[in-house]
Amino acid sequence: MSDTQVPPNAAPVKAEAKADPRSPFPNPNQQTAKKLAQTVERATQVFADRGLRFTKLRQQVFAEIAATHASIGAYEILARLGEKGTRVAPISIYRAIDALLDAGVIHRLESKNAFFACRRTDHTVKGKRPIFLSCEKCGAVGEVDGQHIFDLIGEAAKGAKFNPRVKFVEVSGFCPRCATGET
Amino acid sequence: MSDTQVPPNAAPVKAEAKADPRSPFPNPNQQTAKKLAQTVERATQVFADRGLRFTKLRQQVFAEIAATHASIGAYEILARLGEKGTRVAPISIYRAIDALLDAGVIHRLESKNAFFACRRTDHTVKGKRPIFLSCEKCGAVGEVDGQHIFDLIGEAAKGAKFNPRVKFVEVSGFCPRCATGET
DNA sequence: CGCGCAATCGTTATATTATAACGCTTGCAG
DNA sequence: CTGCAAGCGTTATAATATAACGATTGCGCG
Repeated sequence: MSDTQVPPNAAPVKAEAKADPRSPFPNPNQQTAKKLAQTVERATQVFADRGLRFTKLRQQVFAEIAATHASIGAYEILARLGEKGTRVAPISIYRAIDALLDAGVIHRLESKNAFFACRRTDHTVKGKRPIFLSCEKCGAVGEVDGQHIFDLIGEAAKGAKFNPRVKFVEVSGFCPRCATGET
Repeated sequence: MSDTQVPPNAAPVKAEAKADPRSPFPNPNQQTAKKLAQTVERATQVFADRGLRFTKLRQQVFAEIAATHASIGAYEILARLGEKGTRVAPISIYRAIDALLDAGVIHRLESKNAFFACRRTDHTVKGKRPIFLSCEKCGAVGEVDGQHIFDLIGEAAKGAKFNPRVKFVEVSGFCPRCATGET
């Protein structure tokens, strides 16, 4: 599921395929090194700002998650770190993940039991989350603002006299680059 | 902190606690036998209407799920059936669950890896689902209509050029009977 | 009826995801 | 420089889910 197959540009490539930096679906195969460094840097800031410890293990785990736009499971992180010589137990991965989730620099995709790096700077507020769009073909996860939708969900819940605490909205489908699901 | 004190169950209860039949949160401890029979009957109809086979095992699994308003895990179903003398392998439970999900008579709660009986008659359409409200205290799951919310989610996705296929909306919090989270 | 096919289920084994328990190490506030 | 909480290692196990393959069963159709 990880070998993201970029279709040979058979069709004349339009603007949409040019990895609009504002799109929630940038090309996963572009300038990984530099952008990754930036992303790690931002995470470092978040930890610093909140007086949390961005330990070596947490950095390593975060780097693996942020290295792809796709969601990634805990045991895949474990395996990739292993290949690089960092052999740890599953529990250590999960502990790092918990810290990263608390810090808000990664999110959990409930429908896949997997994790992905948060690439936005706003909505890091706890209890409020953006909508997640997960591609069934390439695995990429994008985030779009869903504040008004979450508000409506809150109202719907209260209409049932339900007191909401945590809400999530996830959409599974096909990202722009994987088009309509045709292969 | 407000001490919104929930009276012990012996206290004189008001209208809200009287299990309004229209509420998505009926009292889980009421007239289980009769209502359960009705629910099973409705499931039987769904299977019949769709030309699917409501086998003995599927009936048993469905009955266990429908026996509570809370969500229930596959292995808990396994255990409860076991206590009643029906010893099967996990895979059999999962196969029955898959059939029940396909028929739309149960739903899967992604955030808990658990299942619950659908008690509504509308929204059984595939690809469209109601909003799930899951109580953190008693485990009860209620469903409320979310058609307009799902529509908005679809629009938000399309705004990101994302082609949605399946949408998940789940809310975790406290049901009316468990009030504000105070114990 | 009974043949044949597809669906269901049994059986065994294993994969995948996640946490418990306990003790050692380390960073750092005082 | 010491005491404590956070972090992490280690071992073990729990909880959730699926693969593979053969036996059985329901049932449409000749």
